[in-house]
Amino acid sequence: MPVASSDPASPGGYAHRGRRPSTSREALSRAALHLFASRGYEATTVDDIAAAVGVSRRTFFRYFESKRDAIWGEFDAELARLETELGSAAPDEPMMDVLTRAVVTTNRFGAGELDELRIRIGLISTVPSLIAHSAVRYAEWRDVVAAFAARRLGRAPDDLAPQALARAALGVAAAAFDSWASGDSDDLGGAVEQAFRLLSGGFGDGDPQP
Amino acid sequence: MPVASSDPASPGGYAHRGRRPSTSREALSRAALHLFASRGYEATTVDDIAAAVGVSRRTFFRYFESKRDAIWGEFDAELARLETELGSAAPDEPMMDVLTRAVVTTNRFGAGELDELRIRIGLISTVPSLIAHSAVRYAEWRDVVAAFAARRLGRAPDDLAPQALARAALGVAAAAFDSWASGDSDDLGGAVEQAFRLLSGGFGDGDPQP
DNA sequence: TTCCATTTTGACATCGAGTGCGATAAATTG
DNA sequence: CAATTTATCGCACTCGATGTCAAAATGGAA
Repeated sequence: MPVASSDPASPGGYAHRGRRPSTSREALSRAALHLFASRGYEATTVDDIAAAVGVSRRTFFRYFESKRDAIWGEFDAELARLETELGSAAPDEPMMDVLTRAVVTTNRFGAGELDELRIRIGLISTVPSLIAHSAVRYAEWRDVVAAFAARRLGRAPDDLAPQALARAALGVAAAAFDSWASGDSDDLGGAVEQAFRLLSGGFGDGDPQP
Repeated sequence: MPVASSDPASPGGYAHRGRRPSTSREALSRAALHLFASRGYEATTVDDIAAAVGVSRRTFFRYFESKRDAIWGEFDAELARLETELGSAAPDEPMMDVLTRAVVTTNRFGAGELDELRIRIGLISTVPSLIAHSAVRYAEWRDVVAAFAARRLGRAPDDLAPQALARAALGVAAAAFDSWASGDSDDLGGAVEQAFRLLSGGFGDGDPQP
């Protein structure tokens, strides 16, 4: 029963003051994704999404800050996991190794999620308005990586080196995601690992494995 | 007389059909920049900008696709220069060397332009709405670099390696710009070079010069 | 049961970005 | 002067986003 947490009579759910929600973040997110995928992002209005789950436009904006945010699923949670992963690494493990492993492990998805993920990434990297918004979400990701790099390098988080590393890491990770999303491989982790190997190698030789 | 090209009686200017422009792209861009810097980006409306140069709101949108675009100065021209620079390099010069040099040389600015440039970059990397839009403009930059890398690596432009390199290069270049803009150094080129050295070195050692 | 506190939802108004369209103003050419 | 060309203007409209307030639904306490 993957209906998640919108069931009003949820089992084990304890007493609940006030009116019960008539929808959920997830229901709105899914409805939005499907509408975006079928009609196109720009052609879908917030009213359409709200109507698809039977709520008013205003209610949509109680669950999401903006129409764009509806496509970012559980990004906040993934970000928190990345932070934990980076924070709990052994201090003697090389910086780039830690980073690669952390990015790979925070991006494991079950087989059932891959189809939707592919659609999400496809939209995010294709629709101008979503490309634009991605920069804002990715900035949060960058900050986490920059903080980690700053600790490892003994610099301030907004010094050039940590910032350059964070942005470069974001770049190769995004390249891996896009490449995966536009192909038909199942191995997202493999693409991420390959991209980070290129980065660690300084893009030096035409052939990445010596 | 830095009033540029909006002078109706321009010397040597030859005959000119139709009504003369009552403003110019540059005048609008400057007015926008000053308003953004003083009142803030969000608090400045397109009407404000148009009014500042004595023109209607509708006319603003004849010169810029959007309010956000008003801050991107001569980006298109810089992009064309980057493309030329990358295309005309000696085929035996190492890829990363060519790239570094091209980025440095396409970002030389005269001393008179540095103050405005600092404000532009500060806004672009600070205001959420402009951070977002930067992704769209930077995507054009990435495409140019990816095409160059693809030629050098003998791959298609949207293969993982060229894409990863292009995005990583963009990342470190942006880090250099931000770092420069938030400091008080005059040496933008130096920052860019340092960032690319980190990238070429794979962020391997804590100390970038071996 | 009745009343209250809490929470979600909805209706309405408002603002600003962006677009389409047609009218008008100013300039050159003949 | 008329025809043509180009730039500007005004207006109406859509849509995303925000603020405000009233209404609906629910659990708990009196």
